[in-house]
Amino acid sequence: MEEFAAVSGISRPTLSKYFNDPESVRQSTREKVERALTQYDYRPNVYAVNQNRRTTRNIGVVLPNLADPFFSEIGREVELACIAAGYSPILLSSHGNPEQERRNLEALRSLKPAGVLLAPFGRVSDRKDIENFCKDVPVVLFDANVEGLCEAFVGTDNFQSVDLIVEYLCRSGMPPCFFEVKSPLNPNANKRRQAYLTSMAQHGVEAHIYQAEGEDWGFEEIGRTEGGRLLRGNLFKTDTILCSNDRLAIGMMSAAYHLGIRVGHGEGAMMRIAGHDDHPFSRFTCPSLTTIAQDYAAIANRAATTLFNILDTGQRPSVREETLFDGSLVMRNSA
Amino acid sequence: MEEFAAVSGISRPTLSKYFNDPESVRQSTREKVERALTQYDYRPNVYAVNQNRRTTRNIGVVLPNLADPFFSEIGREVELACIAAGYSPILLSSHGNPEQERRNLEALRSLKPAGVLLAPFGRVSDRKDIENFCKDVPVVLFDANVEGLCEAFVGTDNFQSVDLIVEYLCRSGMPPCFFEVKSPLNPNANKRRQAYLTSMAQHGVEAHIYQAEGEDWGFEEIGRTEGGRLLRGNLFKTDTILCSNDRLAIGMMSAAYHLGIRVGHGEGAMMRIAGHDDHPFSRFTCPSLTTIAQDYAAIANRAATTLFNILDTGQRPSVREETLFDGSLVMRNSA
DNA sequence: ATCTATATTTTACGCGCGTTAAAATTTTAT
DNA sequence: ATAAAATTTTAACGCGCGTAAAATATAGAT
Repeated sequence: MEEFAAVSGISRPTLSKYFNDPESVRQSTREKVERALTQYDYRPNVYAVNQNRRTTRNIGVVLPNLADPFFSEIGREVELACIAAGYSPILLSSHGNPEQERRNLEALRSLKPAGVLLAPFGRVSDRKDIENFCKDVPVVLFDANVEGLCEAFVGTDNFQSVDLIVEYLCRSGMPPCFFEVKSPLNPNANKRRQAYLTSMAQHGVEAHIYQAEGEDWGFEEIGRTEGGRLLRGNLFKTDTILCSNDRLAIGMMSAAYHLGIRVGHGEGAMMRIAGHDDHPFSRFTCPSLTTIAQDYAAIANRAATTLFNILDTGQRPSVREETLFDGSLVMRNSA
Repeated sequence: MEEFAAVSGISRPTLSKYFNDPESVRQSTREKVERALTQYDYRPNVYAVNQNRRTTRNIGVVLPNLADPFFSEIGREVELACIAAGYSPILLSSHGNPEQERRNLEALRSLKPAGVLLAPFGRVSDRKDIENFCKDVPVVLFDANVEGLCEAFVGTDNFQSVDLIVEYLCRSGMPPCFFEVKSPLNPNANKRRQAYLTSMAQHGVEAHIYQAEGEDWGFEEIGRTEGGRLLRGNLFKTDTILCSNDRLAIGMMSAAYHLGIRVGHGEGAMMRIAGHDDHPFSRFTCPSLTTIAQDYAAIANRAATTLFNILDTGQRPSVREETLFDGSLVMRNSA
């Protein structure tokens, strides 16, 4: 930097100012720097910069599982939002493993990020780790809530979204059964079950919940084997199944196909299946899957801007803010 | 570190040695450090460390698109391999955008990674960027090759894999047509087309290639619309279609379903569809997709260990090594 | 031309750690 | 017990940059 200062005819501290914020120096100076920059291709040493800065411009983005397209999509949105705001996103996937989430937060600690966007597993047992982490770094949660923790939460209003699809299903045919995994990690799954019960009660129809054994994150497989078992045994009380998420629905539809059960709402259809999340693959199932679309972009952007606001003002909000976006009904052919 | 040295009763330079390599200090010393570590929870400042080290322990992992499950899977394998070898992976997705790939390499430059694992788009236009980057940092390519560039390449032997499935299809029914996108970014697509032609010639049957217009990365949509158009018009010369990748096949099978065309090799089946890659969803299509499985784990691990070897020996290999793994046939119900 | 507010330069210190060389200490082998 | 080898300590420098304070230069307004 010393050398570059010499050849560019600018003093080192001013250069330092320029690299921190090009707008903070006089235009004529900025032009001089940028002219020199095209010739000498100097770039500040990230490590030296971050060592001396009070705070880095890094933002940690922690996702539970990149293999799930939902998270890779929302991760992408979040990354782009960070870049647009001049931050450097650091993407960490926990690979479906809560222990890895803990390790990721630990790793982030060393990187001294300005803030973190966290889509947590939401397991009760991880609460303490997250709580501790939040003390040191401003964190905005998204997708999955951990009650009362961190600065804010942004997600989908499961009560609204589930009610929307339950209402549609009741209006257009038999009231839906509810299919889910037995002890889900994800708090959204619990919310959706509750929402289903509430909504069914409001419509004055009987609720039927079916819970499958199985390991988390293997949703399609669970949907196919366990869902298939229920279909084969003709164990569902109605001909309409609302799955807790699309991946379960995808598995169940695969099972239905191989059992020769025709799914849909048209001629000759024997049953209806609906999902939740508008998984990228949902439009390509056979038949295409009726589901609830979460507003990926809105959630990602709101989470990001919420964090940026905290970072800009430099003070954590006095009240913990929860923002819930509405889901929208995506009517396709399966229900 | 000074303070921690005081309380742990170890001198600072020795501590420094310990954190660089715990094995490099006497066992009694190591135990003393680790005992103190449980009490005082000190951790070295990453930025200060990386500023002074000759080389960081970071490894850049650049993927073309995390939204594609193939890459998120292989990225996961690579990440775990890095961690196991004591490196810190830095995952960067180019979001399907070659320009972003360039930016990612640029960003990596500042992070001074010890090495980079790159799954490139493989566009000719990006060749120069990659070539320049390779001069500064050891790079191992995987998945997609860029002829003659970087230290090594690890991927799947498309000629072997395509021949395998062509042979199976010819043996078990009509010889396959080949369906792909018109001007694919990915060099594997070109290899597969060539492999198809070679293999068909060897079997003494006529080759038929169908190329769809459409934007890259929207494979399912292309498969459905363009593949559907061809199906509707009954334009394929045989009843068997080999798709250049599973995502095209998934789209085409969706189209076939909605057209009432029964796919498979059993009773009443009207046509066969096969894919390539063993996409995670392939087993859940209707019917389940016959395809070629690439050995994700082997490719990821070989690419990683190849890079580690270069880093350990400190010298780049004299000859550029290309490692191709065999694909394996996954027989399901679609063909 | 003069003044004032703003921007830049000069000078100097410190961040947290890697690294080195020489001296002191401990361990191992004889 | 003693010499040799291995390890640790002491002391000191440097990495590349942020930042603060004081001195100086510049720009716009009067």
